[in-house]
Amino acid sequence: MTHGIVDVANFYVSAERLFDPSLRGVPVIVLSNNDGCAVARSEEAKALHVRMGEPVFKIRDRIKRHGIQLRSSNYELYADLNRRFNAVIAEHSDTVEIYSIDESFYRAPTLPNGLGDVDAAHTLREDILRQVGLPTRIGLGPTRTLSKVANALAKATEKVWGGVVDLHDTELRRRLFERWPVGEVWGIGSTVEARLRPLGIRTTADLAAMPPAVARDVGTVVLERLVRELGGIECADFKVEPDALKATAVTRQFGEPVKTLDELREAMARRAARAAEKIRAQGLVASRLIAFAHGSRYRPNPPSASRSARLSPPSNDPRVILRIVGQMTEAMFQPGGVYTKCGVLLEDLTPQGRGQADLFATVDPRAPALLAAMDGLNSRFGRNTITLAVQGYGTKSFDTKRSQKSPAWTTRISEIPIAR
DNA sequence: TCTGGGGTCCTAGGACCC
DNA sequence: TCTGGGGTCCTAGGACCC
Repeated sequence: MTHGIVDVANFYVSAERLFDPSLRGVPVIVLSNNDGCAVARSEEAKALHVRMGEPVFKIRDRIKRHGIQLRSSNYELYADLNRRFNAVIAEHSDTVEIYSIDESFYRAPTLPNGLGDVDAAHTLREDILRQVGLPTRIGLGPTRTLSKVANALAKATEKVWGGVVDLHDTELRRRLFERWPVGEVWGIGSTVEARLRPLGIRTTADLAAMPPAVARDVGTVVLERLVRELGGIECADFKVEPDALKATAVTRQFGEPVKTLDELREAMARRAARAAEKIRAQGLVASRLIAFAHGSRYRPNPPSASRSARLSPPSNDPRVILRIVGQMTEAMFQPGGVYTKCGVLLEDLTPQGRGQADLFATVDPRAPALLAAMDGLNSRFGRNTITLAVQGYGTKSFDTKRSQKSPAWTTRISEIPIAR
Protein backbone atom coordinates (compact mmCIF):
# COMPACT_ATOMS: atom_id res chain seq x y z
CA MET A 1 0.00 0.00 0.00
CA THR A 2 1.20 3.45 -0.75
CA HIS A 3 0.35 6.43 1.39
CA GLY A 4 0.62 9.75 -0.34
CA ILE A 5 0.29 13.31 0.84
CA VAL A 6 -0.13 16.41 -1.24
CA ASP A 7 0.60 19.83 0.19
CA VAL A 8 0.16 23.17 -1.52
CA ALA A 9 3.31 25.29 -1.61
CA ASN A 10 2.88 28.43 0.54
CA PHE A 11 -0.85 27.89 0.21
CA TYR A 12 -2.27 31.25 1.33
CA VAL A 13 0.24 33.16 -0.79
CA SER A 14 -0.34 30.90 -3.79
CA ALA A 15 -4.08 31.43 -3.36
CA GLU A 16 -3.72 35.23 -3.27
CA ARG A 17 -1.54 35.16 -6.37
CA LEU A 18 -4.10 33.19 -8.31
CA PHE A 19 -6.39 36.21 -8.72
CA ASP A 20 -3.86 38.98 -8.32
CA PRO A 21 -0.98 38.67 -10.80
CA SER A 22 0.72 41.74 -9.34
CA LEU A 23 1.70 39.54 -6.41
CA ARG A 24 3.67 37.13 -8.58
CA GLY A 25 7.44 37.31 -8.42
CA VAL A 26 7.44 39.76 -5.51
CA PRO A 27 7.71 39.12 -1.76
CA VAL A 28 4.25 38.50 -0.24
CA ILE A 29 3.13 37.84 3.33
CA VAL A 30 -0.32 36.69 4.40
CA LEU A 31 -1.24 37.81 7.91
CA SER A 32 -2.93 36.08 10.81
CA ASN A 33 -6.29 37.21 12.13
CA ASN A 34 -6.14 40.80 13.30
CA ASP A 35 -3.25 41.35 10.87
CA GLY A 36 -0.83 40.56 13.68
CA CYS A 37 1.67 37.95 12.43
CA ALA A 38 3.01 36.46 9.22
CA VAL A 39 1.36 33.07 8.73
CA ALA A 40 2.35 32.47 5.10
CA ARG A 41 5.32 33.73 3.14
CA SER A 42 6.26 33.58 -0.50
CA GLU A 43 9.72 32.24 -1.35
CA GLU A 44 10.83 35.84 -1.91
CA ALA A 45 9.66 36.78 1.59
CA LYS A 46 11.42 33.74 3.09
CA ALA A 47 14.59 34.88 1.33
CA LEU A 48 14.23 38.19 3.20
CA HIS A 49 14.24 36.18 6.44
CA VAL A 50 10.64 36.80 7.38
CA ARG A 51 9.96 34.00 9.85
CA MET A 52 6.79 32.02 10.35
CA GLY A 53 4.65 33.69 13.03
CA GLU A 54 6.77 36.81 13.11
CA PRO A 55 4.86 39.89 14.38
CA VAL A 56 4.33 42.46 11.66
CA PHE A 57 5.29 45.44 13.82
CA LYS A 58 8.78 43.98 14.20
CA ILE A 59 9.43 43.87 10.46
CA ARG A 60 7.87 47.19 9.40
CA ASP A 61 11.20 48.47 8.13
CA ARG A 62 11.84 45.40 5.98
CA ILE A 63 8.31 45.56 4.59
CA LYS A 64 8.87 49.14 3.55
CA ARG A 65 12.40 48.71 2.25
CA HIS A 66 11.67 45.68 0.08
CA GLY A 67 8.11 46.52 -0.85
CA ILE A 68 6.77 43.34 0.73
CA GLN A 69 3.08 42.97 -0.15
CA LEU A 70 0.68 42.23 2.69
CA ARG A 71 -2.67 40.48 2.63
CA SER A 72 -5.10 39.62 5.41
CA SER A 73 -6.23 36.01 5.62
CA ASN A 74 -9.12 35.25 3.27
CA TYR A 75 -10.51 31.98 4.56
CA GLU A 76 -13.49 31.94 2.22
CA LEU A 77 -11.08 31.84 -0.71
CA TYR A 78 -8.77 29.26 0.83
CA ALA A 79 -11.63 26.95 1.80
CA ASP A 80 -13.01 27.07 -1.73
CA LEU A 81 -9.62 26.33 -3.30
CA ASN A 82 -9.19 23.48 -0.84
CA ARG A 83 -12.44 21.99 -2.14
CA ARG A 84 -11.17 22.36 -5.70
CA PHE A 85 -7.77 20.73 -5.34
CA ASN A 86 -9.28 17.87 -3.37
CA ALA A 87 -11.67 17.28 -6.23
CA VAL A 88 -8.65 16.78 -8.50
CA ILE A 89 -7.00 14.38 -6.05
CA ALA A 90 -10.27 12.43 -5.94
CA GLU A 91 -9.97 11.90 -9.70
CA HIS A 92 -6.71 10.06 -9.01
CA SER A 93 -7.58 8.10 -5.87
CA ASP A 94 -10.66 6.52 -4.31
CA THR A 95 -9.32 7.28 -0.83
CA VAL A 96 -8.70 10.90 0.07
CA GLU A 97 -8.38 12.25 3.58
CA ILE A 98 -8.45 16.01 3.97
CA TYR A 99 -5.88 16.59 6.67
CA SER A 100 -5.76 20.37 6.82
CA ILE A 101 -6.60 23.42 4.73
CA ASP A 102 -3.54 22.83 2.53
CA GLU A 103 -2.77 19.10 2.81
CA SER A 104 -4.53 15.86 1.95
CA PHE A 105 -3.51 12.26 2.34
CA TYR A 106 -4.48 9.87 -0.43
CA ARG A 107 -4.01 6.20 -1.18
CA ALA A 108 -2.11 5.55 -4.36
CA PRO A 109 -3.22 2.56 -6.42
CA THR A 110 -1.36 -0.56 -5.33
CA LEU A 111 1.40 -1.51 -7.72
CA PRO A 112 4.23 -4.01 -7.19
CA ASN A 113 7.08 -2.44 -5.18
CA GLY A 114 5.38 0.92 -5.39
CA LEU A 115 6.41 0.94 -9.04
CA GLY A 116 4.81 3.74 -10.99
CA ASP A 117 3.74 5.70 -7.90
CA VAL A 118 6.21 8.47 -8.57
CA ASP A 119 5.10 8.97 -12.17
CA ALA A 120 1.49 9.02 -11.07
CA ALA A 121 2.33 11.61 -8.42
CA HIS A 122 3.96 13.87 -11.00
CA THR A 123 0.82 13.60 -13.12
CA LEU A 124 -1.31 14.52 -10.12
CA ARG A 125 0.82 17.62 -9.49
CA GLU A 126 0.45 18.67 -13.10
CA ASP A 127 -3.30 18.16 -13.00
CA ILE A 128 -3.71 20.27 -9.87
CA LEU A 129 -1.56 23.01 -11.35
CA ARG A 130 -3.46 23.01 -14.63
CA GLN A 131 -6.98 22.70 -13.23
CA VAL A 132 -6.71 24.79 -10.07
CA GLY A 133 -3.52 26.77 -10.54
CA LEU A 134 -1.84 25.75 -7.31
CA PRO A 135 1.75 24.44 -7.00
CA THR A 136 2.09 21.30 -4.84
CA ARG A 137 4.61 18.81 -3.51
CA ILE A 138 3.96 15.12 -2.90
CA GLY A 139 5.41 12.63 -0.46
CA LEU A 140 5.00 8.85 -0.83
CA GLY A 141 5.76 5.98 1.51
CA PRO A 142 4.56 2.70 2.99
CA THR A 143 3.18 4.46 6.09
CA ARG A 144 1.55 7.81 6.82
CA THR A 145 4.53 9.05 8.78
CA LEU A 146 6.95 8.09 6.02
CA SER A 147 4.79 9.86 3.43
CA LYS A 148 4.77 12.94 5.64
CA VAL A 149 8.55 12.88 6.01
CA ALA A 150 8.81 12.30 2.26
CA ASN A 151 6.66 15.38 1.71
CA ALA A 152 8.98 17.47 3.88
CA LEU A 153 11.94 16.11 1.91
CA ALA A 154 10.13 16.89 -1.33
CA LYS A 155 9.96 20.54 -0.25
CA ALA A 156 13.65 20.59 0.61
CA THR A 157 14.70 18.91 -2.65
CA GLU A 158 12.12 20.43 -4.97
CA LYS A 159 14.64 22.01 -7.35
CA VAL A 160 16.50 18.71 -7.83
CA TRP A 161 13.78 16.09 -7.63
CA GLY A 162 10.85 18.05 -8.96
CA GLY A 163 8.58 18.01 -5.93
CA VAL A 164 7.99 14.29 -5.44
CA VAL A 165 9.83 12.00 -2.99
CA ASP A 166 9.08 8.31 -2.44
CA LEU A 167 10.42 6.65 0.71
CA HIS A 168 9.64 3.02 -0.06
CA ASP A 169 13.29 2.25 -0.61
CA THR A 170 15.00 1.43 2.71
CA GLU A 171 18.43 2.33 1.40
CA LEU A 172 17.19 5.80 0.34
CA ARG A 173 15.57 6.20 3.74
CA ARG A 174 18.82 5.34 5.50
CA ARG A 175 20.75 7.90 3.47
CA LEU A 176 18.24 10.74 3.79
CA PHE A 177 17.44 10.10 7.45
CA GLU A 178 21.06 10.48 8.49
CA ARG A 179 20.93 14.10 7.38
CA TRP A 180 17.39 14.95 8.47
CA PRO A 181 17.17 16.49 11.96
CA VAL A 182 14.85 14.63 14.29
CA GLY A 183 13.04 17.87 15.16
CA GLU A 184 11.84 18.09 11.55
CA VAL A 185 9.92 14.83 11.81
CA TRP A 186 6.12 15.02 11.94
CA GLY A 187 5.11 14.51 15.58
CA ILE A 188 8.41 15.56 17.16
CA GLY A 189 7.97 18.94 18.80
CA SER A 190 10.49 20.95 20.76
CA THR A 191 9.76 19.19 24.08
CA VAL A 192 10.33 15.67 22.79
CA GLU A 193 13.32 16.83 20.78
CA ALA A 194 14.88 18.18 23.98
CA ARG A 195 14.28 14.86 25.70
CA LEU A 196 15.89 12.94 22.86
CA ARG A 197 18.99 15.11 22.64
CA PRO A 198 20.73 13.87 25.83
CA LEU A 199 20.13 10.31 24.59
CA GLY A 200 22.21 11.11 21.52
CA ILE A 201 19.21 11.04 19.18
CA ARG A 202 19.66 13.90 16.78
CA THR A 203 18.78 12.60 13.34
CA THR A 204 15.80 10.76 11.93
CA ALA A 205 18.09 7.76 11.47
CA ASP A 206 18.84 7.75 15.21
CA LEU A 207 15.12 7.84 15.98
CA ALA A 208 14.24 5.10 13.50
CA ALA A 209 16.88 2.87 15.09
CA MET A 210 15.42 3.30 18.57
CA PRO A 211 13.79 0.17 20.05
CA PRO A 212 10.02 0.85 20.25
CA ALA A 213 9.90 -0.07 23.94
CA VAL A 214 12.53 2.55 24.71
CA ALA A 215 10.58 5.08 22.67
CA ARG A 216 7.52 4.43 24.79
CA ASP A 217 9.59 4.88 27.90
CA VAL A 218 11.14 8.14 26.78
CA GLY A 219 7.90 9.52 25.43
CA THR A 220 4.46 7.97 25.25
CA VAL A 221 2.70 5.48 23.04
CA VAL A 222 2.65 8.26 20.46
CA LEU A 223 6.43 8.22 20.14
CA GLU A 224 6.46 4.43 20.01
CA ARG A 225 4.04 4.45 17.09
CA LEU A 226 6.07 7.12 15.36
CA VAL A 227 9.23 4.99 15.57
CA ARG A 228 7.41 1.95 14.21
CA GLU A 229 5.97 4.00 11.35
CA LEU A 230 9.44 5.28 10.46
CA GLY A 231 10.45 1.62 10.18
CA GLY A 232 7.65 0.96 7.71
CA ILE A 233 5.09 -0.61 10.06
CA GLU A 234 1.64 0.96 9.74
CA CYS A 235 0.14 2.19 12.99
CA ALA A 236 -2.27 4.74 11.53
CA ASP A 237 -4.62 4.44 8.63
CA PHE A 238 -6.74 6.69 6.46
CA LYS A 239 -9.77 8.42 7.81
CA VAL A 240 -11.90 8.90 4.77
CA GLU A 241 -14.96 9.75 6.80
CA PRO A 242 -13.90 12.55 9.11
CA ASP A 243 -14.60 11.81 12.77
CA ALA A 244 -17.48 13.71 14.26
CA LEU A 245 -16.36 16.96 15.78
CA LYS A 246 -15.60 16.53 19.49
CA ALA A 247 -15.11 20.17 20.41
CA THR A 248 -15.28 23.53 18.78
CA ALA A 249 -13.81 26.87 19.76
CA VAL A 250 -14.33 30.47 18.75
CA THR A 251 -11.54 32.57 20.18
CA ARG A 252 -10.36 35.93 18.89
CA GLN A 253 -7.94 38.64 19.70
CA PHE A 254 -9.66 42.05 19.92
CA GLY A 255 -9.02 44.68 17.26
CA GLU A 256 -8.65 47.22 20.07
CA PRO A 257 -8.22 46.24 23.74
CA VAL A 258 -11.42 45.93 25.76
CA LYS A 259 -11.72 47.71 29.12
CA THR A 260 -15.41 47.71 29.98
CA LEU A 261 -17.80 44.99 31.01
CA ASP A 262 -20.31 46.04 28.35
CA GLU A 263 -17.78 45.55 25.58
CA LEU A 264 -16.51 42.28 26.97
CA ARG A 265 -20.06 41.00 27.28
CA GLU A 266 -20.80 41.83 23.66
CA ALA A 267 -17.55 40.39 22.35
CA MET A 268 -18.13 37.22 24.32
CA ALA A 269 -21.71 36.97 23.07
CA ARG A 270 -20.55 37.27 19.44
CA ARG A 271 -18.10 34.42 19.87
CA ALA A 272 -20.62 32.28 21.74
CA ALA A 273 -23.24 32.86 19.05
CA ARG A 274 -20.79 31.86 16.34
CA ALA A 275 -19.78 28.71 18.25
CA ALA A 276 -23.44 27.70 18.65
CA GLU A 277 -24.00 28.35 14.94
CA LYS A 278 -21.04 26.13 14.05
CA ILE A 279 -22.32 23.14 15.98
CA ARG A 280 -25.89 23.63 14.70
CA ALA A 281 -24.52 23.44 11.18
CA GLN A 282 -23.17 19.99 12.07
CA GLY A 283 -26.34 18.86 13.82
CA LEU A 284 -24.57 18.67 17.16
CA VAL A 285 -25.30 19.74 20.72
CA ALA A 286 -22.77 20.53 23.44
CA SER A 287 -22.69 19.26 27.02
CA ARG A 288 -19.91 21.49 28.22
CA LEU A 289 -19.29 25.17 27.89
CA ILE A 290 -16.11 27.13 28.65
CA ALA A 291 -15.57 30.86 28.42
CA PHE A 292 -12.34 32.72 29.00
CA ALA A 293 -10.93 36.22 28.74
CA HIS A 294 -7.43 37.48 29.28
CA GLY A 295 -5.04 40.35 28.67
CA SER A 296 -1.78 40.43 26.75
CA ARG A 297 0.85 37.99 27.93
CA TYR A 298 3.45 40.52 26.85
CA ARG A 299 2.28 42.94 29.57
CA PRO A 300 2.82 42.64 33.31
CA ASN A 301 -0.01 41.11 35.35
CA PRO A 302 -2.61 40.71 32.62
CA PRO A 303 -6.13 39.80 33.78
CA SER A 304 -6.96 36.17 33.09
CA ALA A 305 -9.96 34.05 34.00
CA SER A 306 -12.10 31.24 32.71
CA ARG A 307 -15.33 29.55 33.72
CA SER A 308 -16.86 26.25 32.72
CA ALA A 309 -20.32 24.73 33.08
CA ARG A 310 -22.24 21.64 32.07
CA LEU A 311 -25.20 22.04 29.79
CA SER A 312 -28.09 19.82 30.74
CA PRO A 313 -29.75 18.97 28.53
CA PRO A 314 -27.02 19.40 25.90
CA SER A 315 -27.77 22.43 23.76
CA ASN A 316 -26.94 24.43 20.68
CA ASP A 317 -29.49 27.14 21.43
CA PRO A 318 -27.85 30.58 21.50
CA ARG A 319 -30.44 31.85 23.98
CA VAL A 320 -29.34 29.20 26.47
CA ILE A 321 -25.64 29.48 25.75
CA LEU A 322 -25.45 33.26 25.63
CA ARG A 323 -27.27 33.61 28.92
CA ILE A 324 -24.74 31.40 30.69
CA VAL A 325 -21.80 33.05 28.93
CA GLY A 326 -23.15 36.44 30.01
CA GLN A 327 -23.22 35.34 33.65
CA MET A 328 -19.73 33.93 33.35
CA THR A 329 -18.47 37.16 31.84
CA GLU A 330 -19.86 39.19 34.71
CA ALA A 331 -18.25 36.83 37.19
CA MET A 332 -14.90 37.00 35.43
CA PHE A 333 -14.62 40.67 34.67
CA GLN A 334 -12.04 42.61 36.68
CA PRO A 335 -12.61 46.39 36.62
CA GLY A 336 -9.48 48.15 35.45
CA GLY A 337 -8.28 45.11 33.49
CA VAL A 338 -7.18 45.52 29.89
CA TYR A 339 -8.43 42.55 27.88
CA THR A 340 -6.97 41.55 24.51
CA LYS A 341 -8.67 38.25 23.79
CA CYS A 342 -11.66 36.16 24.75
CA GLY A 343 -13.26 32.97 23.56
CA VAL A 344 -15.91 30.33 23.96
CA LEU A 345 -15.41 26.57 23.70
CA LEU A 346 -18.17 24.00 23.26
CA GLU A 347 -17.17 20.46 24.18
CA ASP A 348 -18.57 16.95 24.54
CA LEU A 349 -20.43 17.35 21.28
CA THR A 350 -23.03 14.72 20.41
CA PRO A 351 -25.58 14.35 17.63
CA GLN A 352 -28.76 16.25 18.34
CA GLY A 353 -31.73 14.23 19.53
CA ARG A 354 -29.78 11.20 20.69
CA GLY A 355 -28.90 12.21 24.22
CA GLN A 356 -30.63 11.59 27.51
CA ALA A 357 -33.41 14.04 28.22
CA ASP A 358 -33.29 16.13 31.38
CA LEU A 359 -36.23 15.43 33.64
CA PHE A 360 -36.13 18.86 35.23
CA ALA A 361 -35.35 21.00 32.22
CA THR A 362 -37.97 23.08 30.51
CA VAL A 363 -37.78 22.46 26.82
CA ASP A 364 -38.98 25.05 24.38
CA PRO A 365 -40.92 23.18 21.72
CA ARG A 366 -40.60 26.07 19.27
CA ALA A 367 -36.80 26.24 19.47
CA PRO A 368 -36.03 24.06 16.44
CA ALA A 369 -38.23 26.13 14.15
CA LEU A 370 -36.88 29.41 15.52
CA LEU A 371 -33.24 28.37 15.15
CA ALA A 372 -33.82 26.96 11.67
CA ALA A 373 -35.37 30.29 10.66
CA MET A 374 -32.41 32.23 12.09
CA ASP A 375 -29.86 30.00 10.39
CA GLY A 376 -31.81 30.18 7.15
CA LEU A 377 -31.84 34.00 7.15
CA ASN A 378 -28.15 34.23 8.02
CA SER A 379 -27.22 31.73 5.39
CA ARG A 380 -29.23 33.49 2.70
CA PHE A 381 -28.55 37.13 3.53
CA GLY A 382 -25.16 36.88 5.19
CA ARG A 383 -23.78 36.21 8.65
CA ASN A 384 -25.33 38.27 11.47
CA THR A 385 -28.36 39.35 9.47
CA ILE A 386 -30.36 38.30 12.53
CA THR A 387 -28.74 38.02 15.97
CA LEU A 388 -29.61 38.17 19.64
CA ALA A 389 -29.60 41.70 21.05
CA VAL A 390 -26.77 40.98 23.51
CA GLN A 391 -24.41 40.60 20.55
CA GLY A 392 -24.77 44.31 19.87
CA TYR A 393 -25.13 46.00 16.52
CA GLY A 394 -22.74 46.83 13.73
CA THR A 395 -18.97 46.78 13.62
CA LYS A 396 -17.13 47.44 16.86
CA SER A 397 -13.61 48.53 17.67
CA PHE A 398 -13.01 45.16 19.31
CA ASP A 399 -13.86 43.20 16.17
CA THR A 400 -10.98 41.48 14.41
CA LYS A 401 -9.04 43.63 11.96
CA ARG A 402 -8.57 42.37 8.42
CA SER A 403 -7.58 45.55 6.66
CA GLN A 404 -5.82 43.97 3.65
CA LYS A 405 -8.35 41.29 2.76
CA SER A 406 -8.71 40.32 -0.88
CA PRO A 407 -12.19 39.77 -2.35
CA ALA A 408 -14.05 36.45 -2.09
CA TRP A 409 -13.22 35.92 -5.75
CA THR A 410 -14.80 32.52 -6.11
CA THR A 411 -17.63 32.40 -3.60
CA ARG A 412 -19.54 35.69 -3.81
CA ILE A 413 -21.28 36.73 -6.93
CA SER A 414 -20.68 40.41 -6.18
CA GLU A 415 -16.93 39.87 -5.87
CA ILE A 416 -16.27 37.73 -8.90
CA PRO A 417 -13.28 39.05 -10.87
CA ILE A 418 -14.04 40.93 -14.06
CA ALA A 419 -11.89 40.25 -17.13
CA ARG A 420 -11.14 43.24 -19.33
C1' DT B 1 1.56 50.99 20.50
C1' DC B 2 1.47 46.57 17.67
C1' DT B 3 2.37 39.42 18.91
C1' DG B 4 -3.39 33.95 15.32
C1' DG B 5 -6.93 30.36 15.67
C1' DG B 6 -8.77 25.73 15.98
C1' DG B 7 -8.26 21.15 16.60
C1' DT B 8 -6.74 16.01 18.56
C1' DC B 9 -4.68 12.74 21.60
C1' DC B 10 -2.44 11.15 25.82
C1' DT B 11 -1.33 10.93 30.81
C1' DA B 12 -1.55 11.65 35.73
C1' DG B 13 -4.18 11.97 39.56
C1' DG B 14 -8.40 12.18 42.22
C1' DA B 15 -13.03 10.37 43.22
C1' DC B 16 -15.59 6.63 43.44
C1' DC B 17 -17.09 1.75 43.22
C1' DC B 18 -17.18 -3.20 44.68
C1' DT C 1 2.91 -3.01 65.19
C1' DC C 2 -0.10 -4.72 61.71
C1' DT C 3 -4.69 -1.63 57.69
C1' DG C 4 -6.51 -4.86 50.08
C1' DG C 5 -6.81 -4.88 45.34
C1' DG C 6 -8.55 -3.77 41.11
C1' DG C 7 -11.23 -1.34 38.36
C1' DT C 8 -13.75 2.98 35.86
C1' DC C 9 -14.64 7.68 35.00
C1' DC C 10 -13.59 12.44 34.93
C1' DT C 11 -10.68 16.47 34.61
C1' DA C 12 -6.75 19.39 33.96
C1' DG C 13 -2.87 20.08 31.59
C1' DG C 14 0.68 19.07 28.26
C1' DA C 15 2.21 18.17 23.62
C1' DC C 16 1.56 18.27 19.01
C1' DC C 17 -0.35 19.57 14.46
C1' DC C 18 -1.48 23.05 10.61
